[in-house]
Amino acid sequence: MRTLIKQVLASKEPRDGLVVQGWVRTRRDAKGFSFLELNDGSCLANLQVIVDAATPGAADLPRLTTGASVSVGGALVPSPASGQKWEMRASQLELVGAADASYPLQKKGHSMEFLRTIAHLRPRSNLFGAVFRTRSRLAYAVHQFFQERDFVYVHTPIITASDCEGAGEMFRVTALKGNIDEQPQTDFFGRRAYLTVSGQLEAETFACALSNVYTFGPTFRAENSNTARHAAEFWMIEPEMAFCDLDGDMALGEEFIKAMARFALEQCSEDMALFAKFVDRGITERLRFVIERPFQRVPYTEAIAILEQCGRRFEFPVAYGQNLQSEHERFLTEEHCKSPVTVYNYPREIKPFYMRLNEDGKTVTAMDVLVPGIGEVIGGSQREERLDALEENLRHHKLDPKDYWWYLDLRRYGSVPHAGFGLGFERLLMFLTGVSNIRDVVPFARTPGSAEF
RNA sequence: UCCAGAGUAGCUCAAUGGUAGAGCAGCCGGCUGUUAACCGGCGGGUUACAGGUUCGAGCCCUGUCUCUGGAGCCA
Repeated sequence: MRTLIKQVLASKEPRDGLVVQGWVRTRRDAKGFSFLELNDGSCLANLQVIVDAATPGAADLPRLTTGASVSVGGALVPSPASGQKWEMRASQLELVGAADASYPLQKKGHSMEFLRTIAHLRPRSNLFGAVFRTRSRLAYAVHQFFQERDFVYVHTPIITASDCEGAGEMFRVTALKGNIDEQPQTDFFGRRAYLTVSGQLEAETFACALSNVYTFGPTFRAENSNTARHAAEFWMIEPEMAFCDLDGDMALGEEFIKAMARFALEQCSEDMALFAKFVDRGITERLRFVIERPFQRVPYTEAIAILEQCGRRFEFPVAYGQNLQSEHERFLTEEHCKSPVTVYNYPREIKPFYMRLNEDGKTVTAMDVLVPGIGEVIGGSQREERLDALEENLRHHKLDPKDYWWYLDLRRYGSVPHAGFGLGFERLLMFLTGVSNIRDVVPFARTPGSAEF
């Protein structure tokens, strides 16, 4: 019966009759015996295994090279040498699968770029093992956060006919051959269909029935974006709350990010220590700071004023009515506030149709949470719940209200103020781990021109 | 998609237009309760691809591809 190395290393006393199975990280030969560093991915640390030359199976030792898979039976004993608390004395050794000299992962450090080219093997490296264990734990934390607060998890559709306008280009889904635009009514769904760019519109319908809901699933954007923080396929978290205004929305976003930072530090400490050592030396202090301090809340108008008066010369000019450029966002969060910043109440012209118009008639209840190093990590708003205002907004954006009949129905029947946001899971992971390229927090990244694995 | 930079051994990188090198990894040997082990030796190249200039191109020019950084779009 196999025991995971994580459990073996957590042992309180010596144990016998253990079986561990994993991959050889390195082998060091001594006189009459060998040291094996064994890793099975259950934790960052390796298990040091002592294999005496007389151990059954020891004849295979020369083939137990870096990358080979093995099964080892033996006893857990205190290690006489410093460097590890426990080690295993093998009583039986079996080579399961050899790895010859062409195995590309070496004992020494590799560049992130090189590891990306071997995405099928990089989870066997310390860094990517840590990244993907952390990703798994945080996915759990996301559900825990919402479930504890009585949010209902909604599986919004991945294939959709509706365009959540403003969210970017969509991938077409079709069963047609040849010209797919000639007779879209003959297509599988009887209309044009796409991969979802957001579950928001559907989530709103469930919030207007179950009160507090969230989605957590894959999202697709066909934008030709070539940056370290964009992927064509990513996972998005979208809470939606009925009877909630923009203040409540901003409060939830802040609470959520703080909870995730706390979870990472407390529940992923071994892997986080690796990130702090090799990826981002300041990550621990940065997350502590985020947890302890309130986020700065700055209306868009005030943000413009800060940027205009800061004395900094920006490559792109600061002007009311324009979107904040990356350099502006970075200045606000990294230099002016030195903490996450929530910018809210944007001009209506630069935001999508579903955001609620403020009393001033010029701004909408949009909010973006900006974090140091990443930029925008949350984009949200209070939704327009007034039927006439929403219809006018649709026309304002040159959209046909008929295409949004079911969305408008929510405003016809028992309409309520409601609000929500979208949060990129990968960007959250980047923020929490310090990993600076989104391709390195996705198991198999999909980006323009790249879907090899 | 735009701007900038890069592409040389398995990996990380050197090399005034004049014989393509080092460290690490690998292999062989030695030593050792070792731990990014150590010491000695050996093999390893269509210099991303396609053209061009030149007596001669890794180096200069043109095009293509890929990667990196920045920008736009956004989460």
